[in-house]
Amino acid sequence: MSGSDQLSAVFSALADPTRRAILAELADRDATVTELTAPLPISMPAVSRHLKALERAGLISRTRSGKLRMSRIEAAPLREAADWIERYRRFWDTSLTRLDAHLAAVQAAGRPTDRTTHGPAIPDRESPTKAHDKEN
Amino acid sequence: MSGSDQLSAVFSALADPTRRAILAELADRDATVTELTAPLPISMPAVSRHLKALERAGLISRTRSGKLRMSRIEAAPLREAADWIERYRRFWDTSLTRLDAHLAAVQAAGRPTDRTTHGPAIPDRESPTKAHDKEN
DNA sequence: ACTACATTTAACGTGTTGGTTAAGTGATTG
DNA sequence: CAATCACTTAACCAACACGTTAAATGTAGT
Repeated sequence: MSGSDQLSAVFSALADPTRRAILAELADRDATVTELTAPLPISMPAVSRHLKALERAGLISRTRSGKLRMSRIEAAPLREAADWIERYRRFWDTSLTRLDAHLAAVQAAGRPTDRTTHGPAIPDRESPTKAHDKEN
Repeated sequence: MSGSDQLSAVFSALADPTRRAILAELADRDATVTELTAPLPISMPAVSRHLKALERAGLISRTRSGKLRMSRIEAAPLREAADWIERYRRFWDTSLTRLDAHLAAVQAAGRPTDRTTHGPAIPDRESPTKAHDKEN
């Protein structure tokens, strides 16, 4: 999971097809570890650790009811991930406002070596310097 | 990058803060490897390999002009990632249509052991069995 | 208390990731 | 054509991801 921040954890969680399958399952209904394991080609300990990764990313919550452990999908981090990607919408969405298209054109035309002539960037720059710090 | 499919490659690429920083940079303007390396706390070979990962995910394209190599952001895979996440919008967006809200409620209420009573799920299930196959 | 069930933790192997420095490649410049 | 510039590739390393099986944990039932 190279990055340790929230967004990195979320994208990292979504990067695994097994975890996406688990999320798809949980989109239908809450489920136990055993139920989630059934359709998958891997062992229960493996599923258990995928759930741990999803939980670490905040994508699921879990409650113990008796000897069962229910997993439930959680919304917030998905929205953050969607919001992040959304900032790049202008790169694929052809139905842009005229202003947005103009801004995109201006930004693309800027001289590479002179940043001062640019307006504020739309996607916020992250600080990888800090993001790379270990915080486990 | 545990998964080898397109979506896994994209999410995996987005999971690294350095790569997200690079994409943010390229959202402003196309740039050379040297330009991209400048603000980052890592060596140029490291950046070069991040670019390779981004290229593998289809998130950037690269052209050689003279001895310079320009990287350009590419839209398509970002849309696919956005589309995938979008299927879960009902979990965070409170401004749903009444029908969508009803469907969500019905799905959440379904008995865990009896799938046949459920309507079609909104998020498509992926096949992790196949997705885990190596195809390099 | 003993047994069974659901799940996690431990121990282990293997492949991948992300960084480094040093060497290689290819285009431009003197 | 030699030097320089802009990169990439190679070799290496430490950390982590993802799978396994076996053992430990915790709850429920008899």
